[in-house]
Amino acid sequence: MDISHLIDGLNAAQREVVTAPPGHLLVLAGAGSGKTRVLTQRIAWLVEVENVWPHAILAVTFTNKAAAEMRARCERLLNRPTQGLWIGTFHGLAHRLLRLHWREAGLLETFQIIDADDQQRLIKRVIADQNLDDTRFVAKQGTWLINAWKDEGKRPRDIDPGDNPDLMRWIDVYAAYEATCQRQGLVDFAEILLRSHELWLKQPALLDHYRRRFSHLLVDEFQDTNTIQYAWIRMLAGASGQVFAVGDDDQSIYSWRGARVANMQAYTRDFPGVTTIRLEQNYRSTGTILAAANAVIARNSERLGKELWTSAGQGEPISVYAAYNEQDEARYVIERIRRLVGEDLKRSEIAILYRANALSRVFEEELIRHSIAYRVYGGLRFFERAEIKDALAYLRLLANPSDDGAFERVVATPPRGVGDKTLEDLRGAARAADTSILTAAAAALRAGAIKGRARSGLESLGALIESLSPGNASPLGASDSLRLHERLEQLIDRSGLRAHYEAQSKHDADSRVANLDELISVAREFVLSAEDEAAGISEMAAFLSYAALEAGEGQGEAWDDCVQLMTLHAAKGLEFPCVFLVGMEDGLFPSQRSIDEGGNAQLEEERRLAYVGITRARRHLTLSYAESRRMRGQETWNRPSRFLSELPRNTITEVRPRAQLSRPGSYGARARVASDDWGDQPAIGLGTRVSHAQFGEGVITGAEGQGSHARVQVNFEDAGSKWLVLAYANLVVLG
DNA sequence: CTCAGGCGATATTCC
DNA sequence: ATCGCCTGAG
Repeated sequence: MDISHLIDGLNAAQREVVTAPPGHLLVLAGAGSGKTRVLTQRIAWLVEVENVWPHAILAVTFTNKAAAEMRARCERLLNRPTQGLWIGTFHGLAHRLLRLHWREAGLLETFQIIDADDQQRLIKRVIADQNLDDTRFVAKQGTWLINAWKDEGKRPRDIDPGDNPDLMRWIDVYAAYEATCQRQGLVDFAEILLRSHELWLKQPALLDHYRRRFSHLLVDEFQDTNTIQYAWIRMLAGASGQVFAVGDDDQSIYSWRGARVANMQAYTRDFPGVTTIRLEQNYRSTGTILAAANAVIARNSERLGKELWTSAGQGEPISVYAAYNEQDEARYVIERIRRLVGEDLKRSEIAILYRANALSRVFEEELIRHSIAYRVYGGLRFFERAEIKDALAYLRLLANPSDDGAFERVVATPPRGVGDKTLEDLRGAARAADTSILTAAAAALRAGAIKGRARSGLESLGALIESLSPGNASPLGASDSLRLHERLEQLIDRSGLRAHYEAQSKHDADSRVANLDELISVAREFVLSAEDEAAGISEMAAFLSYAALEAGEGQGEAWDDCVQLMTLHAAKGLEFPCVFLVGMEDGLFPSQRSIDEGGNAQLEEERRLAYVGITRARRHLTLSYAESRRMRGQETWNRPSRFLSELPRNTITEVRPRAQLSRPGSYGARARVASDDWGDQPAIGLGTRVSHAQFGEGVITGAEGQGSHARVQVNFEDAGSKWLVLAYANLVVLG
């Protein structure tokens, strides 16, 4: 057999990984070291050389994007459809298990996935139902707590509150939330994993079946697994399953959702005879970019140890641009993009990366102004938009009438004369009769307990649902024969949802209506996967699950060649010839939270994020920051990110160089104030009293930079300490 | 009782 | 800029 296509072009370490003999393997793969390639070629090796059935392989990753990529590469490599090969995200695969074995998992057949937003709403409801003080028991905090417990694999009974009364209450909330979800057939993200783990725990026969089937498990991004995911893998592997784990501790950026780098060490301890192989040769970036990345990450203390190297040339230096404000930053970045596109680069080869989604806006505006096609990943995703969730709530209610959250959403939009009071009564009735609100509403109508506008509103809603429910041959038309998108369209039109959004004749109304149309066309294009069909999952249920799990990634695929905008988190695993890392300011990146609290651990995670960002770039890398930025409607002055000062001096070039600083190469160092550099200004120095139009009077406590970039720190009597750009601040020197 | 408009407080990162 | 809460009109 010709196996050359599986190993040609691999370096020694990569080859060792791909061709490793049976057994457990831990691959410490640095950024750009060919991790995905090695993973997919290993799968091909197993199938073609070791004669492992594709059926016996399960490969798991964290993002849908990565899963799709892996599947595509496998198909290309094996040159056939990857039938029976399970590739997906943890959540996607666990969800499939729950659909297949809903009964054994103790779920309703019609169970639905709720997103983080729905979850928080529901927890808020539970807190209210328990008559807890919602200023002390905040839904957001409760959501966080419950998710953290679930990520740790804990049920309410597993948690020891000690003598902490608040914690005891929270555990009650958790238990009540759990009961509510159970009754309504709802499953949140963390529950998907926990439930499928418990499914195996409680059904040894089932576990045995899957252990027999999946003899080979491959786990990507192992450093991001949390406790329950690790337990899931460990359980499925059992004594005989072979585990192939790929990870990079330097790219662990998900500790906030329970990821434990320690799982990498645990793996070598819990599984016998794990072979560890390091991939340290980088094939992606220039020597300069790598040197910068290495220097930054070297400042972290907790590392397994790994240093990337490349045989490629040094390449060009990293650009650092100091913008006056966020508009200036966007203008500069887009101008550079225009020039690059004018030369040889495709738009899709350029990425703008940022720490928080809110930063994308200025760049979008500037891209629009210059008619440059772009695509924003993440942020408010398609299926998370209010109008889309409204429309889907109707569908959810059809799929699962006991989904009270869907009912409440449906009944409120468009307004139909059913308000708080009526709803509160219905909730009480539903609780008393231990039914869904929908059922309680029907009963209340029959009993004549509801009058007036509320009555007619509920009656027409009931009629709509009745006539469009699948399985109900409606007199108004054969509802059963409706296709998914037709059913959805009827719901949107006949419920008045479309009219409701059309009537909101504000500027954004048409985009909302257009989104509803887009949703209908997404439903039209939706195809039930072969696996789902085999599992007996209905088209409607599959579509709703898809909406929850994918949340709208893959939208806008039609535009191939567009500039990519995304957060640093979303960029992990991707690479671009040209990367702009924007918003490099203390308080933004690293985030204010990580600076204020958490000591070093949080700051180190931010630094890993910086490492991830830098290593996304192949050839061109530009970092930028704004001296002032409008945030939450307020002008703020942040200092350049401390990560900038961690870049070796010889790797960067300042696009608009500042005049010499007191400590060369060190951002944020305070320059001596030299009055003659400030032109016409009278002498200002440390300790000078000044007055500012907005902030009032204060004293200069610091200064840095010179010329047009000179900034001073002023401690204002009322407004506190601020950094101001001297050229704009119009400070008046006082006596 | 319902609902819209004004007001104040509030923001990471994602399956 | 957006969300949730409060108020007053219908």
